[in-house]
Amino acid sequence: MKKIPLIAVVGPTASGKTKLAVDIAKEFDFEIISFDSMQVYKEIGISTAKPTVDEMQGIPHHLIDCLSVDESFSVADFCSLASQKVKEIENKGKTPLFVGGTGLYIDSFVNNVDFSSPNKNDEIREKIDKIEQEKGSDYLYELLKEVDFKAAQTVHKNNVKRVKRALEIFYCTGINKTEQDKIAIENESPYKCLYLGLNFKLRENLYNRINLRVQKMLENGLLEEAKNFFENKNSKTSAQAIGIKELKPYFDGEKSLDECVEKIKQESRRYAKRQITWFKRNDKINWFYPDEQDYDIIKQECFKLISNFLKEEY
RNA sequence: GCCUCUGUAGCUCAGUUGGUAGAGCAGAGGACUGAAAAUCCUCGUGUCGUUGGUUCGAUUCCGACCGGAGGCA
Repeated sequence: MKKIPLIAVVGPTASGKTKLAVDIAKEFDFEIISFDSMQVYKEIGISTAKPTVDEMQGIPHHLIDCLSVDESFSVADFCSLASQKVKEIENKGKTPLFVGGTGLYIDSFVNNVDFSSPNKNDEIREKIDKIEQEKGSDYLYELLKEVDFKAAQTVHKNNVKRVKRALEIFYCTGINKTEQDKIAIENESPYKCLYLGLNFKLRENLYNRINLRVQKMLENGLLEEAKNFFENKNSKTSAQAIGIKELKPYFDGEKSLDECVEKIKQESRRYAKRQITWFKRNDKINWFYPDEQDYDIIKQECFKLISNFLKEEY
């Protein structure tokens, strides 16, 4: 079976993915699909460093601004939307170019992880929460050991969120997480992906960019965006956005603006580190380092890789 | 000028009744399949301000000096 070619530009926050992606899209007439768990939300554009209309340069961008902050979102939602978008773009005879920083999303999609199993259920979640309140999270872990010993070995006892999720899977379907995970990756992926990664040789260089960017966000109206956010309803998903939640103590009069801004910078740096950790283990990524190589050279290298990748298909 | 307090990890500080030291935060590394910008795990050698003295042995006691804070003139 001939596989559908995808290109993905990956990397930590503030590494310059947006610009590279638009340059690539212009060169090859691609359409961009964002894989970013927060840029899907319409109301938060500054904090999520969404590309501006100017930056998009007329290139169609998908899965940005498609939800309201009171709607929840998940990997499963992402994969289903993304596969629709890929089909649409394919039908136009174009190639989809994925850009973003949510590693889980892009990997799940590219590897064709199957989310069709009905193993998410709010009522069961509530029941599990209740057990936690009554008997404690250690008890939940004991339950997991009985139901799925292997998962209990992988998931740390303190990672209650994951312990709960593993239990939820079992209680919803009668199939435990270990089995479910196997089933979910049984179907061979119809996609073939060329990964282009941006990172910095010196962590400090990345961190400087992040700090500067947060400063820019403030100039661009971050405070107002946050204020509006807190005045409206929001979902569990959107409430996690870095750049918003850190400002809550400021609006509540508990901390100074400076303290909160420092917190945003710090959380962004930590986030970048987690992203790097995630992407590092993917050995298919072709890495480029803007603090070591000239941007134009990186761009040309990417163009070359893409041309060769697209030729392979035919 | 005098008096008091203080100087220990990048920061804030514990501590050693004299046997060369440990927390929190910061930071680093890692995990990750329906909240992932989330959640979780692992990691602490530093001239104990400098310099003399007492002592088998001083970061700990004593003195001097240097830096910081406060008080009195």
